[in-house]
Amino acid sequence: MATRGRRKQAAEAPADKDKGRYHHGDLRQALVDAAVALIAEEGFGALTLREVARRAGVTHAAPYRHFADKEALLEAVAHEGFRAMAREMRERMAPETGPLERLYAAGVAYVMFAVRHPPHFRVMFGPHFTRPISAPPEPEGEEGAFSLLVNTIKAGQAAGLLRAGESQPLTLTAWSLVHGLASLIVDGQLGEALQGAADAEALARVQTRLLVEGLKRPAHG
Amino acid sequence: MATRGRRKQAAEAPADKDKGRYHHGDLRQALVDAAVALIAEEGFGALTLREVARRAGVTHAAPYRHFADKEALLEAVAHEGFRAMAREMRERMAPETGPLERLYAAGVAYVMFAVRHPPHFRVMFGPHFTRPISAPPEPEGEEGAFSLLVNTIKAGQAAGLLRAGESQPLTLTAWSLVHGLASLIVDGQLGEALQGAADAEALARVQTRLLVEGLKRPAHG
DNA sequence: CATCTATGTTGACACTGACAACATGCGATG
DNA sequence: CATCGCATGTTGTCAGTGTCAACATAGATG
Repeated sequence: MATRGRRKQAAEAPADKDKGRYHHGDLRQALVDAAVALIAEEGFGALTLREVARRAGVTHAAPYRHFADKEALLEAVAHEGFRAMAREMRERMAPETGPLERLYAAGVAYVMFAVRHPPHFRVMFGPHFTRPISAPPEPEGEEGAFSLLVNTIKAGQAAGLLRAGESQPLTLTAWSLVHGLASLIVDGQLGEALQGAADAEALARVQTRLLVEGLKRPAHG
Repeated sequence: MATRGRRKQAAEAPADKDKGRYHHGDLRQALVDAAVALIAEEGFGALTLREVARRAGVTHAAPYRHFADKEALLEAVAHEGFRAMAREMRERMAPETGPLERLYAAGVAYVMFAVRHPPHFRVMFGPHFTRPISAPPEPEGEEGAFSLLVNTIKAGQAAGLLRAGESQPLTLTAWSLVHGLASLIVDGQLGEALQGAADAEALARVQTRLLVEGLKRPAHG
């Protein structure tokens, strides 16, 4: 048989991070990346621990040194997704100052994250976990996605720009709207014509604007 | 070992339907029911063709006489779900006459279907299909869920009750809102405290009412 | 009654998740 | 620098799964 040449995976960044880099370079991250790529290319049905290991260039049992089981690997993918989504939301919101503009930016960012990272989004919110997923390890000082949304809406209410009262119903409305839109796009329910990120962003902008309008404090006649 | 008594499945309705009822009673439907029950009890990870066959009281290869593969069985579950969801929406909308009331009823029905039939909802919209899912076979004269929503919104616009203009954006807003809320509830993102159908219905009513308010035609000064 | 075909069974194969036992090399300790 | 321990990766194995082919049987059809 073909003597499968095991590539040394000579990563250029040896002392870049202080995480584990024993034999492989950083097998743990390599496995996460391989899983994401595999889902993107072949779908969830093709997500196999053994194929993930193959893509990372290790044998079929190596992943068990980094993840207790298949679900733990998916949990790592979800954590990566939650961190990345929060980061993209912060980046889109940063240039904006007004609460309404920040809310708008957050909504568009939520949808666009799902559009650009369907595997992450599906793992984060899909039916793939039997045990409840643990909270993602947030680096200190970095705000999570949900927290960003809640605080922005509260700021909008405090500034008298959004409907007064409990913030929870407004938060849920906003979350439901963007989450529903993202889900429908990612799961292909909106027709195959809509595949480009450009179309998706246009939809996200229209819908998020409608949302912000709807949550605005009604002007006094 | 135990001589597994194969129950005759003496169904009381022999000539009720003209579908297949050869050796078993109606193995095809029995398999669909078993799959739904299995997902509800053990989750998607436990959904196994062989376990489904076991629950139906047949051997492991029997399902292949009715479904080409595992995905075809899931497709049957999805079809059943789409038909049931449309039926429940029609039933909740039937007593209402005004377009706004009908829209409100449709939204609540959508969310409550998901809450009451999580396995169906997840199969319908989850990432479980590699090939595009075929349209469910609607009995003639029965309107599908999406069609119900579109027509109700158009009626509201025609009556001057909803914002004028293209109906598509409004439709997408409504669909996204209820779909997002349903997904968040079903996937347990709203906390474990929210499990009862009563809590879910309260949420669905509040959010759907907010939606209808937001889609209303703004009153002139 | 004879036969045909849809339905269900038996047996097999490649593949998977998971574990145990073993091998290896990095990095600390002397 | 030499040694050693432990984290990391490998080999081998097992039960369980999806799928197919060959076979068996029962209801309908003539």
